[in-house]
Amino acid sequence: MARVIGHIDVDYFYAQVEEAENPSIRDRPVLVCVFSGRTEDSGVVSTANYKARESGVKSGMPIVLAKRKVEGKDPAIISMERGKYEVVSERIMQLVKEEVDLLEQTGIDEAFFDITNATKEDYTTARTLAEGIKKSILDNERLSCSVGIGRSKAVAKLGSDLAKPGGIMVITPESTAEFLKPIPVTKLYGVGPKTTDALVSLGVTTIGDLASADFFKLEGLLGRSLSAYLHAAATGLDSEPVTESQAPTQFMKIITLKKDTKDLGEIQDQLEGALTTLGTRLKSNNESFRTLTAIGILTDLTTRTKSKTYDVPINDLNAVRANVADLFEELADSVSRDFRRAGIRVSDLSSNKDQKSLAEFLQ
DNA sequence: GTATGCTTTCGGC
DNA sequence: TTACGGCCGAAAGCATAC
Repeated sequence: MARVIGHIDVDYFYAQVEEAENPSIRDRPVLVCVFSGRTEDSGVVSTANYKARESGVKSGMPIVLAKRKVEGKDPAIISMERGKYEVVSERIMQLVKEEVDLLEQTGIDEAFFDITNATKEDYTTARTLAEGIKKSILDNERLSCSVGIGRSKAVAKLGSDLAKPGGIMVITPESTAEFLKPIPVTKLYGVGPKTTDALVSLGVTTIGDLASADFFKLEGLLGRSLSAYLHAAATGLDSEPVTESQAPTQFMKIITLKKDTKDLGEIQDQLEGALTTLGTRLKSNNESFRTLTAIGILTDLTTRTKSKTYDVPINDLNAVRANVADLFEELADSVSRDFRRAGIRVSDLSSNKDQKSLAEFLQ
């Protein structure tokens, strides 16, 4: 059965939430920043509104540099409060959920949705529905967003991207091939740098090229499953279903160290809080992990990791403290530079529900 | 040979 | 002239299993 799929993305999310909360800053450059605490202005810009972007401010830019870009332009420099945006996000997702058959949240400010039944596969109805969702979010939260509608996830996502900011792009099945044709393959979900290189070696740079590429050459270079997916995506026929939002698959906590160091005792000390935060989060979510990772960001800002996977899920982070120390030791031994930041990740998460504790098991 | 699992790195926001 | 977070899932490389 043909499906109708949408993708929604809130415009410059964190900065827009700040604008909605304090409309008087709307006409000024707004910079939502993560201050690392190491020096007065060390840290980066997380999100900037369009007014700030016009001056050259970009996500991930050092705060000191961004401030220079908006000097004399009366900028609003705001410290990021993730919890606040999460609350707004939850309310938005709830609003969207009411209008669609199925919602799959893929980030704090974006989601896929299936509206096959809600629209009876009619794309005019789909546009009206998208307008309704946008209006609901605007009326309830004073936030604008962009929506793409198409026959597959890949098409819907490309649509919302091109609709930014604040637009709706409806790509009907009939217009899909024409829509996809000029878009660079790198924009396709599932195409990273290596895959791009491989495709370029076949003379494939646009999705149109991909759709008409020699399938056997594609398969020889990329393997069966990836080439099959890519070919389907390029013709707008990929059939990745929208699925109910899943629980996160990993938790991590990264901190900036007070100063660059390779001293293991120093790093462990400063990571105490991160360990506690992660342990608490695991407990309150009633989850266990199988993989533990030590993360180091070096002075040159490259990231290095060491990880360990257990045979059985672990629910108590404290129980593997010694392993955390071991992983950091391995990590430190494998690099020559100091660490600037350090973190811990737990992944391969599973719910403790329906799982017996060891004590119960032995009874 | 292809699928699967684990480890590490990358990229987007 | 330099400057520089935190978090997530995806991608990619490799080893082993089938």
